[in-house]
Amino acid sequence: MYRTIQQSLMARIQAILLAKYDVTLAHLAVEQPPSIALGELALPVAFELAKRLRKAPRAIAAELASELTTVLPELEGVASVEVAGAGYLNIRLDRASTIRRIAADQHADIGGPGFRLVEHTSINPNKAAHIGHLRNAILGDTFQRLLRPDAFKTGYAVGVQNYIDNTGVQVADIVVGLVHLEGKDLSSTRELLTELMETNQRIDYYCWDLYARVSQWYTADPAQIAARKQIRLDTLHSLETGNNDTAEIADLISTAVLRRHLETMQRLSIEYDFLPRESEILSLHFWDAARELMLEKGVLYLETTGKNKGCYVMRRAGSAEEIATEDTNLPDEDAKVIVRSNGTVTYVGKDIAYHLWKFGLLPGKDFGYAGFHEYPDHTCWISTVDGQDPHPTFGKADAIYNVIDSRQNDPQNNVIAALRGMGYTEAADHYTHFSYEMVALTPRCAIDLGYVISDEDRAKSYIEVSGRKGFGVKADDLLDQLIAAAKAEVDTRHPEIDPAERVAIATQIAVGALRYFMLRFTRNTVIAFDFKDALSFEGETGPYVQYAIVRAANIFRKANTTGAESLASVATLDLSNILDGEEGSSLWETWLLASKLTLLIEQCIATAEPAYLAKYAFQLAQQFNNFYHRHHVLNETDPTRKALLLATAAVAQREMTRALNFLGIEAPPVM
RNA sequence: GCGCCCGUAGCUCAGCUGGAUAGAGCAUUUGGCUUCGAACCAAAGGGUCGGGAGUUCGAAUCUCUCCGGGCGCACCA
Repeated sequence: MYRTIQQSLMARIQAILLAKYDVTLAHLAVEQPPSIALGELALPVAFELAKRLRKAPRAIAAELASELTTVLPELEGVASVEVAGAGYLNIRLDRASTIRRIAADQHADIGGPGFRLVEHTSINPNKAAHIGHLRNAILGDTFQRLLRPDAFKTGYAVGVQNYIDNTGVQVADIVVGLVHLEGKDLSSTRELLTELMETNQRIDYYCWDLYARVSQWYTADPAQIAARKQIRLDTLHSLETGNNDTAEIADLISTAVLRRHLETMQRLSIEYDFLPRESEILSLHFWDAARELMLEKGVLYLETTGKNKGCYVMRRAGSAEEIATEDTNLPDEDAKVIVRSNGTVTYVGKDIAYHLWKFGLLPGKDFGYAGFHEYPDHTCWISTVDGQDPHPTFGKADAIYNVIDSRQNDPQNNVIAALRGMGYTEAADHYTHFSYEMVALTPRCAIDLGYVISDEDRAKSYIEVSGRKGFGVKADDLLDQLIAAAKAEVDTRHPEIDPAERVAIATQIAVGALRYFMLRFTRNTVIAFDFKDALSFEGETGPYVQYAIVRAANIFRKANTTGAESLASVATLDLSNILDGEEGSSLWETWLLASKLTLLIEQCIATAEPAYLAKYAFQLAQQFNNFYHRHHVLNETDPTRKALLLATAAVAQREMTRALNFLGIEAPPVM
């Protein structure tokens, strides 16, 4: 509702500016005054115009105020306009009528045409998911929730995919470990998998340790370094070629680990629509089509001299182009190698092919699709060579969001530059590298986990996690710890509840704490992970918001009503005078804040920053808790006041629940 | 050397495309449960927004520079 009023006001101001001063402002700033006593909206537009019109800000503001005042009846919800401070244009809303509109759940819609592809998680299927992967998946899943159609908004058509690098070096490393450290072959690998399953052990945990061991094994014996490096390369080559026992082992392991990843993520309500695998990008020869296209468009060329002689290279974005045009005889040494001199394609080359597919720009190429995993209300598909019909369409996206950590900035920019270079500016413009900083461990946390760390690391504020070293906190372990901590609280608070129900509640709280923790930091902040902060259920946390919702629910239960009923009663309530004064203002402030959800979601989408919504959910809960202490709803004797208090609790609860839902957090019935 | 990110209260972080007196949480101190549940609320202390210069009515926010820290810059993926 706040956004609706804001928009109609802005449109009106723009019209006045055009008619009266003949100016059009690209960005019209609107803010909220520092105190509700000054109004609900403030426009600093007079400052902006002061220089251009050679007039004092206050004089301009006064003119605008009188213009606006004459059209006041046409501005629904606006009560008055006045000049404040050095030249602010402050807007006061009609509290009663606005509250009625909010109670009736009038709000601006969000959405539009076009198919949007969100890629996230994309963990190498060779080890357990850790806290860094959690940040990725939670960011991606939350963003996807902000975009997709639901009961609150029209939304956008969205596909969620999780890219699986099942033929890369990391999987190859696990195969090397199985074959050369554990002496396994194809059939004993099968036996290992069934044995682990029968003894209820996690394959991804097994691989976590094996991956660390094999990484160390490569360089453990100086005399063997070259030989072992060769084993590694040969193994990788076998995976890429396919149709051999080595590749079969890799497929068994990577698929089993992938299934574990899906389980881990499902614990956090994270689901996928499609799992494109590198094996199909190779076997379906996506690169061949991309290569032809790139040569045709002139972004790929054969280098004939210099250090990259014999390679097919692509110019990087920026200065290299100008240098090259000045003296075409000199090789562009800064160019990115796409095809090696031995004829094999690099990672970036494959990625370009993959992204051409995402935008539907790869002629004659598509994956085969097969059902892989069933969620309660949809199927998750996986890429195959042949596939089955019918199947949904992925790819052909109008916009894509790649949730990939900031260390991949350069490769991501290479792909975007390739698209742009090929003339696909639409695609390049709608390619969002949803970049985020890593999750690291504080030295104290690392020590607590039993890792031996160097003096150098000990002095740092955080230490990067490393799968190669087996250094990190596994996602399932963290979640188990959170559930145990929440369970202990629920047990002492609600011994009367059925044990299974208590576990369910503890799980909701644990997921709330974890997802909120990963979302409360803005994307470009490195998270220095510490159990003390992550395991907290107090203060700026998910459970704080959940608790506020539970409190509101308790009020309705004891009042023998519901939130919906309380909100419906507002339509016939006499709200005159009751919203004035300090008491009324504080209630009004709760309504005003509760009316901003749409505005916040729009901001999150526009900036690809879910953290704003997390912050908002917390602020609303804070506002509600403050209200809860100031007003004892059930003891209120005046019926009109009581009805308004109930409705205020209801609107806060409705919007908190919605906000949490977008964050992927459920509200427990009790806690 | 080049590119990207960060530096705001003791600690962890917000501060949106420049706007009114720089805000939260944690920690510390104090007060509040015979009340709709205290996983809560209230109050207090705590800041030369890394340093400097510039742009202008106005800078934590934009520009430049310096200092400090992080991450990238392969014929690895």
